[in-house]
Amino acid sequence: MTASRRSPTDTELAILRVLWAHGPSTVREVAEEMGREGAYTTVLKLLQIMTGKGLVRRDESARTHVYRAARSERATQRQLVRELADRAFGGSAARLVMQALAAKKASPEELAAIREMLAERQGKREGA
Amino acid sequence: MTASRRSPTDTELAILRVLWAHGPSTVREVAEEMGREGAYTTVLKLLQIMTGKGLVRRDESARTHVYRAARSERATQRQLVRELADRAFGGSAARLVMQALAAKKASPEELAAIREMLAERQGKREGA
DNA sequence: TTCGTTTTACGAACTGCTTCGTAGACCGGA
DNA sequence: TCCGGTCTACGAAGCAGTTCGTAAAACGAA
Repeated sequence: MTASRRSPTDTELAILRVLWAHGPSTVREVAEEMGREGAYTTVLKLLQIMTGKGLVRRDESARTHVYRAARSERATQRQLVRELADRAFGGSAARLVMQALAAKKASPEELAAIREMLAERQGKREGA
Repeated sequence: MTASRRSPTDTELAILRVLWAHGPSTVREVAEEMGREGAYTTVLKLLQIMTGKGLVRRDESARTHVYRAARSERATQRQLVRELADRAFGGSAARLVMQALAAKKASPEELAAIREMLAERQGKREGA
């Protein structure tokens, strides 16, 4: 059982976003990227706790530690979606999808991409 | 500004689900439906706090108060989706949709419904 | 009226997350 | 060597959400 138990909090997600976008980073880099340079020790503490939770890993070989996200953005997003589906959509990702489509506008390109993916998915089922 | 600031928590959502499914309910009914009859005062307290937050409204005309959800399930779901899109998908509902489709299986009927909705949506844009 | 039951109200403890201040180790330059 | 700057570690406070115990009011039956 290496999987994380609970989804990352808001703040944790903000840190993970930096790590995903920038790759392995020091505390200072993360703090700067978040625009919270004044809260250096707060970011440090957060990263320490996240290390304990297994959300990030750290390289301690140098004096200044380097952190990286333990799980991919994809995997984390999937977990979050699944959790939301369970919490508020009776576990149905399809219903979540419909609300998502209703909630925000998507560009034609994005809609096309979704259609394509959908077609592929449905093709698999029907082809079997 | 009567709008709620922050999305409902896990527990609050569990209570709201009962209210959405059952319509206006007493504390006892909510507690029973949640299978937490032993935690009667906990549910009561929760409902009181949720009243203060504007998540539910209560009818105090009778001795036994009756609670109902202040916002529709739809509206709440939309808010949750939007929030998740902002927190973890760079505000893109489309990207969220793709992860949702990847995360859980949907029935052929559901997929068909999504395709239909999508076609309608795209048709509007292209038809203009 | 009296008593047991139901209900609301509320305070207090507990938990988890976040923030901050401080201490101690380490490094490099003067 | 000494000192300012940088870094990690950690404790403690603060806050929000949750749980529970207890008190007080209202009700209804005997």
